[in-house]
Amino acid sequence: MPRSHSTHHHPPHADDAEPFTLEGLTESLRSKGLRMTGNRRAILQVLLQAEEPLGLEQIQSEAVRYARGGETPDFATVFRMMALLEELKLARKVNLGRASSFFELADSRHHRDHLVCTDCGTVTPLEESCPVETLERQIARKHGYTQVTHSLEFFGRCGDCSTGSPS
Amino acid sequence: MPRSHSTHHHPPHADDAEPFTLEGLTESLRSKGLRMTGNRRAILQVLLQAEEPLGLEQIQSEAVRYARGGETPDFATVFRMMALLEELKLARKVNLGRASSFFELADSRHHRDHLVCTDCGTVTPLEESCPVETLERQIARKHGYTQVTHSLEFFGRCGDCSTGSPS
DNA sequence: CCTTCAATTGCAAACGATTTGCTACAAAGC
DNA sequence: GCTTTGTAGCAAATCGTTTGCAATTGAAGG
Ligand SMILES: [Mn+2]
Ligand SMILES: [Mn+2]
Ligand SMILES: [Zn+2]
Ligand SMILES: [Zn+2]
Repeated sequence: MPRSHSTHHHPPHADDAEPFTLEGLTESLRSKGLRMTGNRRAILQVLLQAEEPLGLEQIQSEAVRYARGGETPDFATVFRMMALLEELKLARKVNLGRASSFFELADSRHHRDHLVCTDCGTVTPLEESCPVETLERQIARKHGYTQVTHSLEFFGRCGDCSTGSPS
Repeated sequence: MPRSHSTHHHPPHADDAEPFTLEGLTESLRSKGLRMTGNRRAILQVLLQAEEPLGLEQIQSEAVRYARGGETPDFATVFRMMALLEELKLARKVNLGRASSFFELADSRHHRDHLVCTDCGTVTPLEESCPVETLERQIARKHGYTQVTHSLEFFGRCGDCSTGSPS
């Protein structure tokens, strides 16, 4: 069994109450036999900092800040890392109505519902507390599902995009 | 001016109270200078029948039932039709966490929130009345947006997929 | 009916985003 | 340090989506 440096002995699970940290996430990966690398640490730090969902390219380019030597991880590396985090339920793909995918960490610190302008693409994370969180449990029980999460996005035209073209 | 066979004289708008009908949708297109064709009629009938969001291929293959001669419309035709309906706010793209897109008509008869099994892909339209419909107006006002719609999906593992593999 | 003209269609090619195979590299345990 | 095995980079393959273009067809008018 792996010895643990951490003070607490409960590895962060997808729906843990406490916020994700670099240490906790590292331990989550380690416990699965996965390795912590410079690339992964950089990517996780980008995600931990993020105030809104990020695309793969954004993650890649912002990772430079956290990588020694200022080298960007390969795009495929970012892709595989996000696929991995998604698989482990540590990150979620967010639907912003765009062609490419956007991601956010799967904890309550990072989960937001969003308002997206269908015209200019502006993404506004909603401050209001998530209105359907309590529904998750009800739906899970009623339909016999486990590990229920959700995706809630609002789409519309922002003020700037409305002025001018009446549509 | 076009003479009308319909008994009522108000063309259905995206958020009309009454359900979409083949006649109403036809009139919506006509009023924009667009034409009603066999392909389009078949596609609309497929959508009107649908009990859950459909992919382009499903729409294409089911359209056979409604087309004279049993010919399927070209995939590009289905694609363009759905892009058109989306543009006119008569249909919506639904996020089912899949690679390809799914669509539903944009009226209350067809709008559902969904529960999707991330494992086997089963889609369950939720019967509960939509919990965020009233929020749309509040959000629209608060952020100065117009034409606000939403997309709400729950993801999890269904009972069948849970038995056997512990996670 | 017949004509006219723009809207629509099918087909195939182009695109962009995602995904994968493979080899060299490097983290972690011994 | 040495070994094991997960990871990274690169390039090619894949997949869903989107578009150009010539032929077809809806529908308005004669
Ligand atoms: Mn939410
Ligand atoms: Mn809804
Ligand atoms: Zn806008
Ligand atoms: Zn399932």
